[in-house]
Amino acid sequence: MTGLSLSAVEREVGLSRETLRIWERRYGFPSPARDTRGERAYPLDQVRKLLIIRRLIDSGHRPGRIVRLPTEALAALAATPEPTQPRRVEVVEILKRLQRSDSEGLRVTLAEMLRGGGLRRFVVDLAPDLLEAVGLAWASGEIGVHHEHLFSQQFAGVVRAALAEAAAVLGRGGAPCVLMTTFPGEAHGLGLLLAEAIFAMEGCRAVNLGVETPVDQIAAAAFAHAADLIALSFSSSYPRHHSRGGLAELRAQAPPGAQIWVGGGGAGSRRPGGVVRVRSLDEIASAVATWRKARPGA
Amino acid sequence: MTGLSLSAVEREVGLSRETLRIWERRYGFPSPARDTRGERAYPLDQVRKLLIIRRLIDSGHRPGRIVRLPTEALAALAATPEPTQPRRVEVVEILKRLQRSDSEGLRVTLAEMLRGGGLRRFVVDLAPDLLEAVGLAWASGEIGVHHEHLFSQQFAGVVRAALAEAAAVLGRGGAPCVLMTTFPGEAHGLGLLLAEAIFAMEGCRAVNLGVETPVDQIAAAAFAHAADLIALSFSSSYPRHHSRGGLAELRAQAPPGAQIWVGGGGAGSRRPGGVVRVRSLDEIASAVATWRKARPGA
DNA sequence: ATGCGAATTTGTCCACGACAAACGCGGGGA
DNA sequence: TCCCCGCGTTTGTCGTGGACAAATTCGCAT
Repeated sequence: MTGLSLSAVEREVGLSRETLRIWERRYGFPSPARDTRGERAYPLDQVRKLLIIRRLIDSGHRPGRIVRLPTEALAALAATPEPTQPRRVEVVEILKRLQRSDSEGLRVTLAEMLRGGGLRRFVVDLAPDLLEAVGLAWASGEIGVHHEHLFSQQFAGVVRAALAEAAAVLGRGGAPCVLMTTFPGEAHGLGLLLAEAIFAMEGCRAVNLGVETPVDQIAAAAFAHAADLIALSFSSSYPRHHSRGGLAELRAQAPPGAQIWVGGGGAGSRRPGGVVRVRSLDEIASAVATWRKARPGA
Repeated sequence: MTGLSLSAVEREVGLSRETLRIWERRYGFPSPARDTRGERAYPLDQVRKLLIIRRLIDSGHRPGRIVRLPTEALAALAATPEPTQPRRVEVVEILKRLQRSDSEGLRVTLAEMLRGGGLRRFVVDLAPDLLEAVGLAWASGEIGVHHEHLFSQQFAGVVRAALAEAAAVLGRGGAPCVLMTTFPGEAHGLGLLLAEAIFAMEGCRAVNLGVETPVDQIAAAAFAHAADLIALSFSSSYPRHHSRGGLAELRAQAPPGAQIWVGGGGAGSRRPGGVVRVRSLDEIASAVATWRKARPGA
């Protein structure tokens, strides 16, 4: 038990082995011991420090500024940078159940909240606040990654159930036909699901491909489904440049008649021509109305 | 469309970048083109060949013997064990709709098939065949990635709906409490969903965290949920050694009283002590019965 | 056939250099 | 004063090649 191997740390911390090696070269940390074979053996305290660093980077800090810092300074950085902005009662309720890992209660509570105000209000009003609060709670160490996973699962389950119910009433949906997905590397699908709900309630035919579809495949799918719209979701953690190039590529390959809509926290202001930005979930409804007015066919 | 990058191939095929490089050095295949920057750009046909090779290795062949072979010889090898086994009618039907990108028809057909034989039969009998057929169809170029995404979405939707319905009847579930997830890097969640359905029908309390939970978080979640079982799913494309180390680590960190069960095509025969392998989905039922007999509490 | 040691296969690890994209900072213009 | 553009810095990924331990297969003697 002298320490963890390079691959073990890669798995535990989620930093690639190449990154771990180059940090060692550049910043002098981590500084693993070596076993008889000359291979790295990371002591547990260094692994813990790496975990803190990883979390800080995910919430916006930069490696060069924090990797050299002592553990205490990192812990101080990780502690609540928010001046305790008051949270709405629903958010408090959900976070409480989440911290208790009350899986069933979480689901039931979310379902009740949805029923209370209806699907649309839940999606455009409560859901964004909830998602942000959970993200913040994670960044500040208030909850763990597994709590976030649990939330995502239960949240998605509740929305999907409501969506299925709504779809049974609304029928198959008509124009526009909306193809929905995310780019490779963007694994967050909740935003997509929320948008799907709105599109469905607006009477559109939404085809959700799930996350991480390669660009050429999105284009191919747009042809195959004769899509009028391609809707992409970008979380704020998605690297900007990826979206830039990918969108240009997609615009070139996709059917010329199909519009490309982007939304989510990572949908930057700079984007190639022919790509429409939808700022919020409730803007989707008016955007669809605009689209329909401009194209009165069918 | 010059070709895929090294990391893209790593992700698509499931062979590590180091393996890809050393094969190139040793066997002369793959032999990717180079872009202006000198970086590898794998043509699509080489990627397909790599996929066939990986499939063959998974079924017992050794790299040194097959990597140099031409594609036809590989196809012959791949076909040999199953001399053009006829596909069952359900599979043909689904593939047909998939190729037409008939999203709605796909969903309806799947739902009908599920209703016809019931959830259990659908999960243990038809689902594995469907998943394999779709994987093969993609590997052989018969369908595109976006078809596979569409299938995953509709398939998951149908199973989730049936699961929700069953859960309403079965109630909350009792012992054992099963925590379900996959390791980081394993993004396939369909197997997990199928297993969840079985656990639920067996009267267990299944808590599905979704995919890619870090090992320490799985352990933490097991404590938080007081889980009796930790169920992990590995697709056949998941690198073996990752599961080895991760499982040992998890065994050390998880509650000692909690059993660890692994399943899926990537759940190799070699695994650390204290980890149980569940070979197929319908073996889950008897495994649960065995667990209950051994632990008569509650 | 069977058991054991030698030889081969195979994937991971090491080191270091290079470079493009992204980021942050500072200066000039509206 | 604010915004935008250009430049230096930061940062992760990719390149090369050599080495070695663990696993597997082979060869040989019993």
